[in-house]
Amino acid sequence: MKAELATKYLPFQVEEGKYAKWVDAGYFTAGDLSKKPFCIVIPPPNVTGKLHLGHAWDTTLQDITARFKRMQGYDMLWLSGMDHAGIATQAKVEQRLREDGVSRYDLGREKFLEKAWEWKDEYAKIIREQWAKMGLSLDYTRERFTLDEGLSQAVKKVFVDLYHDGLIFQGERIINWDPQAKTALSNIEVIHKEIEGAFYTFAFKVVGSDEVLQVATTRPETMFGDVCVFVHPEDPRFIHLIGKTVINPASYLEMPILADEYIDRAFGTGAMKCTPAHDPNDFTLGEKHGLERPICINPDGSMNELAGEFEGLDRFECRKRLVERMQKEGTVVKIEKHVHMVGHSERTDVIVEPYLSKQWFVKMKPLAQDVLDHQLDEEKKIQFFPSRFDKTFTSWLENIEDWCISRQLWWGHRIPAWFHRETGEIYVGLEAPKDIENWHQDEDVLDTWFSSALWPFSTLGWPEETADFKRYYPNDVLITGYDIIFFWVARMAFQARYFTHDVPFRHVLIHGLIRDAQGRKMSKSLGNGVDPMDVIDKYGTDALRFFLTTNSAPGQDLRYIEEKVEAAWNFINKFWNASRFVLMNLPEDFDESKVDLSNVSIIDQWILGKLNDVIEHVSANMEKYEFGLVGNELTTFVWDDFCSWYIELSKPGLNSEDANVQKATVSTLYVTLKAIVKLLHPFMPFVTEEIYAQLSDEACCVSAWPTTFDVQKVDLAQIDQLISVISTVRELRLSKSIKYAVELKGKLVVDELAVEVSDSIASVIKKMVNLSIISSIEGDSMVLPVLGASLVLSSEGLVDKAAEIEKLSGEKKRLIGEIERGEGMLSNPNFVNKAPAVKVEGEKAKLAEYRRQLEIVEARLVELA
RNA sequence: GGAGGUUUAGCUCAGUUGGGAGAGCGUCUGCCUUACAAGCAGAGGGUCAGGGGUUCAAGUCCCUUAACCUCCACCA
Repeated sequence: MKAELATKYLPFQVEEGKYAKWVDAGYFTAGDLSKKPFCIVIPPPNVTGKLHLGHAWDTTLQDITARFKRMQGYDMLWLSGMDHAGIATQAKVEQRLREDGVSRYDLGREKFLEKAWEWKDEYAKIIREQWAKMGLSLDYTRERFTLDEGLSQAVKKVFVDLYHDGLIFQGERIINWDPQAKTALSNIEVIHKEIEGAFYTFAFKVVGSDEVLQVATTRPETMFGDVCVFVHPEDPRFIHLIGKTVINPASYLEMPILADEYIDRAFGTGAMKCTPAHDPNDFTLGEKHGLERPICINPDGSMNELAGEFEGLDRFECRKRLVERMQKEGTVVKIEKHVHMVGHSERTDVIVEPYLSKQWFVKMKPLAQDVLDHQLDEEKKIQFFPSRFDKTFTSWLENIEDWCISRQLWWGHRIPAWFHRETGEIYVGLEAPKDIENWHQDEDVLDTWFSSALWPFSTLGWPEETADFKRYYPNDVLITGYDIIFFWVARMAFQARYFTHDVPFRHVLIHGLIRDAQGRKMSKSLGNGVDPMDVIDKYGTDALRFFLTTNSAPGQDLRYIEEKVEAAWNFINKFWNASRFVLMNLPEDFDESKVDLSNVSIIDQWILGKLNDVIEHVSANMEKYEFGLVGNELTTFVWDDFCSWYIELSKPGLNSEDANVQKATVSTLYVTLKAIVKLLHPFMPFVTEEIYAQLSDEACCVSAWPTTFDVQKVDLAQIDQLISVISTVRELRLSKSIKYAVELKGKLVVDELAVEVSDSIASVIKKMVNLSIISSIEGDSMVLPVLGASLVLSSEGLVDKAAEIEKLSGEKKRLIGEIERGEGMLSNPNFVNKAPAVKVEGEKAKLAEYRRQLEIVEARLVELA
């Protein structure tokens, strides 16, 4: 059953063919009704391009959870899927068309959508290949796409219901307009960046007077849309001007001076121009005062006819030329540098124009409030890991504004609203009106996040009461980055509450952002992105996965540092070779049925006891998504306890002539390795599957998660002592003082051992430090303290007494320090009375041990003096 | 203007209910020991950002200061 393993861990060899086998065997297909369900839906990647390291991280965290739960015996559904990513994908498709010299308008809506679907198919294929490379245990039989038939039905139903419930409405408001994509955006699709602009102060001539009213603005081009100037009603500087008119120095139009308490007298000149169609505050003021709302900018960002001579110019070119003209005309008072926050489109990065436009909105307050109310229930609320993100989530919902959901795009869910050609009547419904020739459907599509918001339930068949929906909803955990808590998590929460009267998921595990080695965000413009596929080519999937998931704490950002991926490879190589050692020492026909732990030695019990602790800790930390802690514990256990100690300590047992001893040792090696393989499996599925094949006939990915072994709890003092002896000797061999004594004589006496030195331990010591234990030493000898005992060594041929004195003096100093510390604590009545008894007893025992060791050291120093 | 995060060894970061500071990489020393030289055995290296408080006991809890980072916010 055993095959020869290469002496080195070679990822490609190991990964080859495994994924297809898993998928073909149906291991990732959910539906075993005899088990308890556990469900994760993948945050659907955009079909805009390939997956990056951030995706690799995000999906590996999910895969770890999925594989862990599957091994725990759950009917694990990790649902796969992708997002049509409206504006982002449309931009990509348009760019590709542009390269061929075609615009979307040349093609027309239908043809364009064909191209977009082609694009989608192309990238979906790439994404699936990348998922396969990553080893993700996704259920492809249930894969969904946000624009597929079923999800489109769900989207329609949600829109129609919200409309009829008065929670979706059409309104004319100032929205964020992207002049490049020529579409409206929601508030959170606008990124505010600090820009060094200018604060222009202009002179507005007061009609019928010599007076001039100074008015400041950061956007002079909007003056063509000005309708008045506002001052504060009680501002003594301007009170006499209220009711008069001024000449707009841009348009030369006469406009009134009005008063409103909204005006901040201390800001700027105290007088504010009002452009209701191009500024949200001005819009509000305009509504209050019943003002006109002239629009002076075209949808593409150029100026319209209101700008007169500047018509057709880009808004910023107009700004420049207008100011130049006014400078000539002497109406510019001053231009100051001004650093302020300017909104940019998340997708196109162009400066967003606040723009008066008729759009569809979701009325957010009531929807958000329901989520907030529900979050007050500690039992039923959505639990965030780490919990601090709960605050991010709720504070956004508390300050929420209406959500602009219509987009002037083609790629997306078309809004199920029709307008009557003659009456203008609005019809909103799942189906088109019957007399369709009299109606035309709204041209716009919905914000891509509108469909994503339904993802946890729409993918399971909702609004139908499907078996999957009933079984797997709510989802158990959502795993995603903190950057989309607003975009996605919050919106899933309120749609789920409203339509399913439940939470969409019970837990949310939040991770951070991946950064480059310098801590910068990975971005296309910086060119510092790392392709996960390149990393896999170099180090293998398992190393990448282990690096990604064990090198940070939950919610923290992660720097990509190649050396750490290498370190992960090193660890896997170590594990690989430990496995080789075990496999090389297993009898030909050994399997689970031959395991016999009835005669285990104290050394075997020691590792099994440690393993039990590890199984307990790891299982508990996996439930808490503390994968970093799990990684640390497994690394230490595998590398230090298992490889460095147990494997070495097991060698005498393996070579023992006593068949029972040998069998116990082999059994211990087998069960320990098997447990390690399983514990590591969620992190490194490929290499563990490879090794597991040598240990068992079943597949590791569907094997049972390890439980603790029923081993006798023994006093492990002897092993601790053994480790202390070996460590002490190892250290001495390298020290100048007694190097010769040890190496030349090769003799060692251990006395005062708490437990009898067994033959096996004696042989271990012989093996590991090449020293024999004998009952006594003839000739000169020296004594050193070890844990709970003294180490007596031959000192014949000692070459450097001064060095030994120096060494022991250092030791003496350390021990005295420890004793003082212990005495200090134990003489403090507060400590003795208030600290737990276990703690106090522990301190007493340590103090006694230090005192004992100090005696030995002092005695030797006297001898040397 | 709000909110959150970070500050621990030369570098990158852990540190799960408060009970003697850890890992990886790097550095230094000695080893090709028959699982592994991408390894093994050792060593050195930190007043846990500063200050104050609670406690028998603080990297850990509270307050405060500083630096850096991120998110949110309509000041013309």
